[in-house]
Amino acid sequence: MIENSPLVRKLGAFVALSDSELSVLTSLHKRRRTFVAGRDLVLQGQSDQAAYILASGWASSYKLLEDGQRQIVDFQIPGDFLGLRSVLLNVSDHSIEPVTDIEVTEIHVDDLLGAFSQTPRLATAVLWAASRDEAMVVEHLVSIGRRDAAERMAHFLLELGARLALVGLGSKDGYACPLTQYLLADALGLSAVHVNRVLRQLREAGMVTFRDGSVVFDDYDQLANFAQFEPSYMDQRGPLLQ
Amino acid sequence: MIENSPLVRKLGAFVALSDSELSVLTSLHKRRRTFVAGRDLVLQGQSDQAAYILASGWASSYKLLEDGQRQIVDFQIPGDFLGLRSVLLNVSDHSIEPVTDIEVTEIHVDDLLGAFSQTPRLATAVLWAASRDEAMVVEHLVSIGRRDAAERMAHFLLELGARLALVGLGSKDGYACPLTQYLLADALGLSAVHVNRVLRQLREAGMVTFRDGSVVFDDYDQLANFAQFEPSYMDQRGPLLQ
DNA sequence: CGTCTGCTTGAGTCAGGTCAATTCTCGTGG
DNA sequence: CCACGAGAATTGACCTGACTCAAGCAGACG
Repeated sequence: MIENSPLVRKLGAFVALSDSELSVLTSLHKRRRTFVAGRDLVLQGQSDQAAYILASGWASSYKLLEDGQRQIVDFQIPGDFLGLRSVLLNVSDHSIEPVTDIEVTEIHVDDLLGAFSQTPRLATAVLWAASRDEAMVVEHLVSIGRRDAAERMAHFLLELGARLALVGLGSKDGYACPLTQYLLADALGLSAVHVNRVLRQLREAGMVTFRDGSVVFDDYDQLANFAQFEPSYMDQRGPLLQ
Repeated sequence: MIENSPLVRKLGAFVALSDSELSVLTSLHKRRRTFVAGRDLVLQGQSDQAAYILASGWASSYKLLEDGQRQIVDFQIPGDFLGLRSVLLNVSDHSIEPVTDIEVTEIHVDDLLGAFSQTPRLATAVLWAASRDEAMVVEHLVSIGRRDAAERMAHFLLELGARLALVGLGSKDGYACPLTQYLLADALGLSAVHVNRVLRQLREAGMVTFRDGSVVFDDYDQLANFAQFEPSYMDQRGPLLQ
């Protein structure tokens, strides 16, 4: 069923898509591809890349500094775009590495831009999706700039949970999480050692347990309160554009 | 001259605009408004806002935490959008405060989305502009996550200089800068006291002087090298879409 | 079985924060 | 013209959250 593709579900939350728009959207889904964990899809500085939509698995977008430090900007979960910004800017400002083995569908820029002129509402929907991604990056920025390590970790685990819940991969009880403590460190701007200490602290406080590839919310409300988690920036409440 | 409006110049860098597209774009420019420094235009959580294009002056976008801490996400300079994300998401995830007295032109969402259906290439251009803004936020995130205070400050002053140079308000010699050390602190995730110390350090190293409302690059190359400043993510090299 | 990747914990250090005091405008009212 | 107060910049003394270095452990895999 085409209507169940992650992209359709995502864009449909903003724009009520007509049959003809759906079929244009469907025609975008080109080749299905798979990539193995750890081998980069896109490298910082490359141009003329394709964009992808993540069908299964997790990926990470990151930037490397010259001195070898790494900052992970965001993780992508099923339904998310990979490399959309890279194609629009023509040159990628970041690298993308699969965290697990992943399946994606490839989209060519020309097709995407062509689709915009046939069905302008699609352009609006994509612009909305991009804004939503940007809001997530902004919240991440605030976390790193102004929250201490424990709050930052708590907020991050909650946000990831909320995103996964939207695509049916998590709940307020917890979720399966393939990230290592090293990946958490690079995402949160901490050292791996400190990530470990903070996780222990949150676990001993009875709020979350991160262990063996799964996140368990031991006390969701207390955790949300501790992290000042305000998920309004990721709300989806029905198509805004009829 | 309409062709000289900051928005037209900005979008024209990505999409070669036809006369009819230009006239649609022009029709978007509604009421001209002014706001005084320090009084917020948009507050976190508000909905049904208008978007604006900044014509003169500087503004800041920030988020407040419940405990009163503030993180400035970005500063806007002439030609930049204000609150575009807020209208697309329908509810603002951040507040906007003018740093100086500012002049803006108001744009109504309905008009903007309507314009997309008449001239889809405009939608592509706006999507491109949004991607460029996002790339800036991402670079800011990397700075806060992985650079120490001095590198962060150096990188920030260089990026601002490059942005100002694009709209004719700065050069490699320096630029007029209305920011206070408190604003810098909230933008860089530092304390105001430490901002002061870092500025002194950079000044005494002969790289930049931040003083009396102006930034002077005493040794641009040394500073760029010190900050690992790689401005490729903000390059503009001619219309990509003919 | 040895090696590798990921997790855990302790000890010591330091970048950047907090608190506090001082100076320097500059606008405002007497 | 001068006293005053508010905002901004500056500097010192001290403290602490997070880092680095180092060591040890456990499961996975060839």
